[in-house]
Amino acid sequence: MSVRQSLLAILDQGPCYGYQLRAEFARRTGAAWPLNVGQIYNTLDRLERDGLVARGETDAHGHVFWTITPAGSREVAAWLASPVERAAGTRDELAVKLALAATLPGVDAARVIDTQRQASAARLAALRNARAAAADEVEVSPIAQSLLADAVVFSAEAEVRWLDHAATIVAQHPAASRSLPLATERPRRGRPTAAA
Amino acid sequence: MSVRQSLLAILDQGPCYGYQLRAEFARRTGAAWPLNVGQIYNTLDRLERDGLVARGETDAHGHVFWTITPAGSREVAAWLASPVERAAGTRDELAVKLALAATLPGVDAARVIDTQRQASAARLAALRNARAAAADEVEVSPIAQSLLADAVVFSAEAEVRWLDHAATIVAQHPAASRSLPLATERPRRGRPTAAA
DNA sequence: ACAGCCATGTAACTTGTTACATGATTTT
DNA sequence: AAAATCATGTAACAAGTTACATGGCTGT
Repeated sequence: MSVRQSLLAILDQGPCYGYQLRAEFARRTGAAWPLNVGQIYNTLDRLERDGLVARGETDAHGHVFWTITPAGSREVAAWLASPVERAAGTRDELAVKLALAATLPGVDAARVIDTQRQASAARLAALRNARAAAADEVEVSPIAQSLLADAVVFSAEAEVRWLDHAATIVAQHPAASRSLPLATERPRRGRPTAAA
Repeated sequence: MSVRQSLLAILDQGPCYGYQLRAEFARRTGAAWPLNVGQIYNTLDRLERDGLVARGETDAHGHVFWTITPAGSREVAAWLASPVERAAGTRDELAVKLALAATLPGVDAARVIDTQRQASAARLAALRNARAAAADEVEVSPIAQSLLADAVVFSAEAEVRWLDHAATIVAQHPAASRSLPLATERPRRGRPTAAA
C-alpha cells in the first residue's frame, strides 16, 4: 500500500499531474526505488475507482491534473494518524526461509545462515559506504534521504545480529534434533474410498 | 515469493497433498501467519504451470499427491544456496511514510513518529512477553518457533531505535527547513498546445 | 442427526511491476 | 535530422489473499 498511500498524500497538498507525482515522490523518498511511470497512471486509475481522487482539468500544456476528494483527504489523515501495522500478515521471507532450512532434513542450515550472513554483512558495509558518500543527486530532500538510508542500515544491522544469533542456536541443536521429517502417518480423517 | 518457495522446498522432501502441505508449513513456520488453505491449491497450480511440480497419483483416501520435478529441485537448491536479496525493490512502508511525513508541508512529522514509536514499543513489549510465555501449541518445531520469534523481536528493536533516531533528526531540523512544497514552476518541456 | 473438521478446488480481487505504444517538444 | 526527455496511457502478469462451493468422514 506504500505507493498508493504515498501518491494520495502528495495529492493532498494540491492537484498534480502524473509525471509531476513521480517527481514529487522521487525527491521525497530518494532516488532509490525508482518508480516506474506507468505505475503512476495505474495507481491513479485505481484511486479514482475507489473515489479517493478525481480526474481534474487539463492545462494549456496538456497536463492532466488529478484532485484529491474529501474521502481521499480523510484517508490520508487516517493514514498519518495511525501507526503502520507490522505484525499482521507480513511474512518475512528470510525468517521463513531459515525456519524451513532449520527443520528440513538434509538441508545444511548452518551453511544457509553463513551464506546469508556474508551477503548481509557485505550489504551492510556497502550501505554504510554509500551513506558516507553524500548523495550529490539533485532535487532530493537531504533529510528524507538520510532517514531512508538510516532505516535500511538499522534493519540490516538487526538482520546481521539475528543471523549471528540464529547461527548460535542452530549450532547448539544438532540437525537430528531439530529436523522434522514429513509426517507420513497422519490422522487421515475424511475423504476415503475414492480413486484407484 | 515466500509461500511459493516454501511449498516447493517442502515438496523437495517428498510428495505431499494439499492439506498436508499446509500442516507441514505450519509446524515449521509457527502458528503465526496461518496460511489460507485455498492459497495452497492456488500456488500448486501456478507451480505446475511453471513446470516445477507435477500432479501425482491419488491414494486410497482420495488425497491428491504432488511431486516435485527436476527443475523444481534445482530451484530449491538454488534458493537455499543463494542469499535473500533485501535491497532491491523492497520498499519499506514505514520508512517511505516517515520520509513523506517529514517533507510534506503541514504534516506534523514529530507526531507521526511519536505515534508510531508508541505502537512499535508496545508491540515489542508484547512480543517479548509472548516469547517468554512458551508456545504450548502442539506439533510445532520449537527451534523454528524460537528463530521466528527472535526475528520479529530483533527487527522490532531496530524499528524502535530508528524511530528514536528519526525523532532526533526531525527535532534538529525545523519543519520550514525540511518541508518541500509542491514544485509548481517546473521546466515543463514537451506536450504543449493541447486542450482548452 | 448434526456440528465440525478434513480435503479439494474455483473465482475474484488487491497491489506492485514491467513492457510497450504513442506523440510532442527540446536539445544537440 | 536525430536523440533525449516529457507525458499519457494500455495491456499483461506475478504473488498474495479471501470467500465460497462442495463433499465426505468423525465424534457427540
